[in-house]
Amino acid sequence: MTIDNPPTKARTADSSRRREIIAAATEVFAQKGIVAATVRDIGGRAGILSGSLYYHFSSKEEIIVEILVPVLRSQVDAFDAIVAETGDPDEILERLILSAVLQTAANPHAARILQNETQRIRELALEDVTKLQVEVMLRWTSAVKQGINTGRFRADVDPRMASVSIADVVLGAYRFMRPMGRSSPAQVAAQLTALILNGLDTR
Amino acid sequence: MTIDNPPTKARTADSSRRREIIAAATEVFAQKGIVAATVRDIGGRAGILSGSLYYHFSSKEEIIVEILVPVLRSQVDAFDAIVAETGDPDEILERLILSAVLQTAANPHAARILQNETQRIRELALEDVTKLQVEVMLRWTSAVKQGINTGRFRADVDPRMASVSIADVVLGAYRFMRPMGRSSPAQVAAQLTALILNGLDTR
Amino acid sequence: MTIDNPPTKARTADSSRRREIIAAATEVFAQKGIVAATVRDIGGRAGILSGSLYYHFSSKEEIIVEILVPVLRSQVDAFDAIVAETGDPDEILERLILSAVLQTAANPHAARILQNETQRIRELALEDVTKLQVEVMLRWTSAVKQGINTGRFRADVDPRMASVSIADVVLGAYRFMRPMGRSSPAQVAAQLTALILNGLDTR
Amino acid sequence: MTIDNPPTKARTADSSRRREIIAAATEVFAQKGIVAATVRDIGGRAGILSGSLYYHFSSKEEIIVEILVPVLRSQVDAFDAIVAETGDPDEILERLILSAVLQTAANPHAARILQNETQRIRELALEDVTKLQVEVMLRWTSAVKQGINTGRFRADVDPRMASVSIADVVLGAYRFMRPMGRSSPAQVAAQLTALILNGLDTR
DNA sequence: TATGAATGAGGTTTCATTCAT
DNA sequence: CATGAATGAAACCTCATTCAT
Repeated sequence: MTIDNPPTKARTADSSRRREIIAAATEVFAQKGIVAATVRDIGGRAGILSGSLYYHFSSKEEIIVEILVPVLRSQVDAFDAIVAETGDPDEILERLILSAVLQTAANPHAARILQNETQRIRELALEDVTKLQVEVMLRWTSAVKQGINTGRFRADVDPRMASVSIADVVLGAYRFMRPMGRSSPAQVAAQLTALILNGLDTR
Repeated sequence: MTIDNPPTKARTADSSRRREIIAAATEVFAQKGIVAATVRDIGGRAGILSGSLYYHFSSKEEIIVEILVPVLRSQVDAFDAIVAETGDPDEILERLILSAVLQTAANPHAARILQNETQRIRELALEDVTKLQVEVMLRWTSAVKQGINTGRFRADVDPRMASVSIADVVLGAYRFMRPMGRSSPAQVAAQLTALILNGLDTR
Repeated sequence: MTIDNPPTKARTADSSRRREIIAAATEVFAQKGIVAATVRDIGGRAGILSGSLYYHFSSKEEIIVEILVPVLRSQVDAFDAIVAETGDPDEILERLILSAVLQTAANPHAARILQNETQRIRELALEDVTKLQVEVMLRWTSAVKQGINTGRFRADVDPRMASVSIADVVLGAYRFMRPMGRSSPAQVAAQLTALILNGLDTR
Repeated sequence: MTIDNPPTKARTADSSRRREIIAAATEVFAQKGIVAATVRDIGGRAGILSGSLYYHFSSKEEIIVEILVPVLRSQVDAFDAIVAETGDPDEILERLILSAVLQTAANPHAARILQNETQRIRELALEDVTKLQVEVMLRWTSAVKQGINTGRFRADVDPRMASVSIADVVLGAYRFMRPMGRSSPAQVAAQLTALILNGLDTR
C-alpha cells in the first residue's frame, strides 16, 4: 500500500554508474534468470546495497528493459541495414547470421537472457522488449520468405518453422564462443551459416 | 486420538491422485516457469489446496523431478533402441528426430519446460534431471559424430555445435504442432529432418 | 515486480478469525493512524505473524476497507430509517445525533479512524469508503436544509458549514464517553444536541 | 582539502531559504499528512534536493515543529490579549473565534495539519507542539467555564465537551473560506459564533 | 549551499512448507 | 486425504538521513 509519489526521478538516463549497474545486472540475470535473480544479487555484484539501486532505477523491471532494449534495437537496425544493401538471399541470411552472432559475442549475457527468459518477459508484460523481439523475428521470417520466393530456398519448408529455428540456433550461439567455447564469432557464424544453408549431409 | 497411528505418508509412488497433480503441475510450470509457478497455482489447477500437495510430494522440487525424469528417461531409452537397430547415419538422425518430436507432441508442456528452464534446473541442482539431460545430449552428439566419421556428414562442422543446435531446434518443435501450430508431428519431424540434413538451399 | 496470480482467495468473507483480525487492526489503526500502523503491528495485536494476515486479507488496504465500510453503511441505513419515520426537523437532528453517537460508542476506534484519516482515505483511493462518507455527509446536509426550509432552523447560516461542523463534532464524540470520558452515550448525545440546536448561551 | 573548516551548520535560525522551505513543507504536510509526506516531496516543492534540506534542518521533525510552533504560539498570545482586555463572556468567545479563524485564514495549510495530524504529533513526541496545543485548549476551556460561572452560558453542558467541540469546529474553518469555500474569514467567524452561541434553532 | 550517491532500517507482500483437525 | 491456518524467510521497494564533492 503506497501513496503515489512522482516516479523516481529518471536520472540522467545514461550516467556511468547506471551503466555499471546495467552491466552487473546483465551478468546476474543471465546466470540466475530474471525471476530468481534478486535485487540484492544485483546490488552485490554492483558493489552497492539493493536499496541504492532505486536511486538509479525505479524498479527491477526497468533494469531488465534497459538491458534488453538497446541490444534488440541495435539488432533490428543492423538487420535493416543488411537487408537494404544486399540482394542475394544466401548472402542476406549469411550476413544476418554473422551480425547476430557478433552481437551475441559482444553481449553474451544478454543473449542468454533473451534465449532463456522470453517467457518471463512476456508474463511481465515488458512490452517494449516484446515488441522488439517480434521485430527481430519478422526480419528473419522475411529473409526466409524472400529466399523461397526467389527460388533460392526450398519451397517445401514452412517458413515460420525455418525462421524460428534459425533464430533459436543463432541466439544460442553464445555457448560456442570463447571464452566458454572454442571458436571465434566469425567462425561460429560461418559454421552456423553452412549448417543452415546446406545442412549436415555431404553432397 | 488413538495411539496406534498407521505410518504417515502411505502414499504409493504412483497413485492416480499423484498423476493428476503431475499433470496439473506440468501445465502450470510450462506456462509460468518453475520459479514463478507457485504451489498454490498447482493446487488450484489440480483442484486441491496447496498444503495438500505435501501429502503426495515432499516438495515443489520433487514435483519437477517427477515431471521431467520419466520424459527424459523414455527419450533416452527410445534413442538407444533406435541407435541399436539402425545403421545408416541419415536414418539414425531421422529417426531420432522423429522420436523426439513425437515425445514433444505427446507432452508439449514438458518440452516447453525443458526448453525454457534448463538454467533453473541446474541451479536447483535437480541432479537426476540434469544427468538425464546430459544423457540425451550425448546421444545427439554421438549420432552426429558417427555420421562425420563415416563420411556421411560434413567434417567441417563442430560436432558439439551441430548437436546442440539440433537438440535446441527439436526441443522447440512443440511450437509448430497442433493445436498451437498447423502440422502433425510426423510432418514437423520430416521438415526438421530435411532442414537439418539438407539445409535451406535448393540444390 | 510480480507475476500476476489470481488474487488471494477471498476467504469465507466472514470467518471468526477474520473478525478478530479486523478488531485488532481497528485498534491499531485508531492508535497509530493508517499510514504509521504497520502490518506487523496488526499481526502483533492479533497474535499472528504479519505474513499470516495475507491468508485472510489480500492487502492492508482491504483491511481498512473492511473496517470502515460496515460502520459507514450501517450509519447510512440508520440515518435513512430515522429520516423516513420522523417529521420534525429538531427531532430528526436529535435522532441522527443519537444514532451517530451510539455507533461511535459501539466502535470508538472506527470513529477515531474516520475522524483522523479522512485525508489518507482519499489519497489511498479507497473509493468504497469515500463514497459512503459522502453519503453520510449528504444526510447531515439534507437534514439541516430541511430544517431551514421549514423555518425551524435559522436561515442565516450556511448549511454546508453547519452540517460539516455538526458531523465533525459528532464524530469526535468518542472522546467524551466512557471509558475515556465520563458520560454515557445517551448523555453525550443529549448534550451535543442541546449545544447544536440551542447553543451555549442561556436564553 | 583544507584543515581549517568553518564550523558546520552556520545556518542562521531564520534565513530566507529556511522560510521558503517551511512554506513548501507546510503545503506538502497539509496535502499528504506528515507521515506520508516524504522529504523528497518537500525538497521537490522547495526546488531543492532532499539531502539539501539537512543543511537547513536537522530532521523532518524539526521542520514540523518549526511550522507549528509559531502558529500555536501566536494563537496563544492572541488569546491571552483578548482575554486580558475583554470582560463579557460572549464577547470573549466571539473574539477568540474571530482570532482563530483569521489565523486559519492566514495559514490554512497549518490549520489543516493541526486538524488532521494531532495524533501523529503526539506519537512523534513533538513536545513543544503538544504543549502549545494544550495551552490553546486550556484557553478555550477557561473561556467556556467563565461563561458558565457568570451564568451567561448554560450550566448543563460539560465544559470540556463544549470547548473541545468549539476548538474542533474552529480548526476546521479553513474549509469554508476562499479560495476553497465561498466566504471571507470574518463572515465565517460570524457564522460560527452565531452557531456556537445560539444554536441552529430559531428562537 | 547544493548535489548526487549511498546507507540501512523497515515497510508490504509472497510463498514453500508445516501441522492440527 | 484434504483443509485451513499459520510460519518464517526472503522478495521488492521506500525513505530519512549522511556525506564527499
